[in-house]
Amino acid sequence: MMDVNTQVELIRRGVVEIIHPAELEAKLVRSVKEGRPLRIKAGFDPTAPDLHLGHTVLIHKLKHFQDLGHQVIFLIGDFTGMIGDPTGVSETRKALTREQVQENAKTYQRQIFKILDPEKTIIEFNSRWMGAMTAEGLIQLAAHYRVARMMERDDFRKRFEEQKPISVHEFLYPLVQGYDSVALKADVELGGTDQKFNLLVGRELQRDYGQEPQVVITMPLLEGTDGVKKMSKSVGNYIALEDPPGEMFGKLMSISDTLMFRYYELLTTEDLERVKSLHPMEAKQLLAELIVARYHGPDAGRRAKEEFQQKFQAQTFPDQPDKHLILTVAELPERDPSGAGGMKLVKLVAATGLVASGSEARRLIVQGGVEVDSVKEANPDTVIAFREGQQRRLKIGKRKFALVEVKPS
RNA sequence: GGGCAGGUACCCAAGUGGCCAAAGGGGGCAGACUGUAAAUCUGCUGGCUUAUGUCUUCCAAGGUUCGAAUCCUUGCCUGCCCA
Repeated sequence: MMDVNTQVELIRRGVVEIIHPAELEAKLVRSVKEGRPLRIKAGFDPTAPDLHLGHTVLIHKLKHFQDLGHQVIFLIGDFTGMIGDPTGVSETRKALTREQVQENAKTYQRQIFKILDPEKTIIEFNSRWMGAMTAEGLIQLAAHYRVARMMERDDFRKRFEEQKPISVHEFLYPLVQGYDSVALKADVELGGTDQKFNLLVGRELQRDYGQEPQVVITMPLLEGTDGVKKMSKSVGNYIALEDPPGEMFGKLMSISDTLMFRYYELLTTEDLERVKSLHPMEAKQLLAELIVARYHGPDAGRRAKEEFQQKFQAQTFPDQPDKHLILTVAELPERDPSGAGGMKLVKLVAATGLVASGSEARRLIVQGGVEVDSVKEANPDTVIAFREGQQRRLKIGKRKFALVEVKPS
């Protein structure tokens, strides 16, 4: 095990706050002396079935601890998931069913091992102890905390002042999360800055239950693709680890330049000065390739980049259209005496299923968002003619491509 | 248990008998501009055989009316105050 100073240096990288640094050092010193790894806990709510880049900020920090020889505990809050974390939300989250939570938890395990070493990671579920807790136990737990302290939290207070509902069970969330630290005898708990309150409850509960309080380490929250709100599944501004390579690449390319540097800072080990000296577009492509490569492999990274350049920069039709529509001659409503057939453009666009409705297809066309074989066509009622076996290429909106082919009946 | 205020499209929010498929903002989509971006400007943003046509929408179910998001009844949900 490395000496304490080296460990502290790695642990500090990128963190927002350590409560308290002196306690962390004391724990590390003891750990080295006794040859006993620290127990590092980070909890995840299985509300979102897939992890996104925002989660990886935390997971990478776990990885640091793992590399330093400490015991990493990846806690899946399957029980708390049924409550729904009230943190930062302006309204009550809907609780998940036991089945949904189990399902989501499974996909977590697959994804974290793209970063963490499966051999050295303990996966826990807090239903293991919370499921067994009696009503009496829960009431005892609840007795450890005061309502006034709960109301100190901004999100609760705001909702209270704005006359929005707060359900009693939402008060239980921080208590249960804190109790997890007691059950796991955690030495350190990691979380986003938004989790600070919950993490601190853990310290207080541990003290109440006669344990040494955990050290709390908060990590920055990664902004989502909109560049403003934190990345989250429910807001829809996320990039999931299991997004297909092309989609992942595309999402990364559409972030703002400012956000790009933020992502470099928190998600890569690249030298920031060097990145800033690059042309922003190249820097962004490099970032996108790096990240796709990490979760899908180097080949996928390269291919995603090539595909992207082909599709958007060279403006050529991609090898893999989003939709390959095959029609038969009989399906073409407009007939031609010569045997060829055709279909109104609106109908054709709607038939690809790449737009929500016929009206939407019409709107897109009128607004000039549709090209047929690279020619803009703004009249929705234009009949697109087909001969047997002919293929035509549709560009629908900015980034959807469909290949339409007509086969003999 | 009682009193009061609310529940409108993806979100916030206006509308209190016909001119309402429903103002405004956000978000989203498209066009221009670009670096495929961001910012900015413009347009669009319920469905359908695209018709100045029609169908389904304003918590739910009933009712009043020629006509209801708007009025009445009941129910469900939320907040506040009192007990």
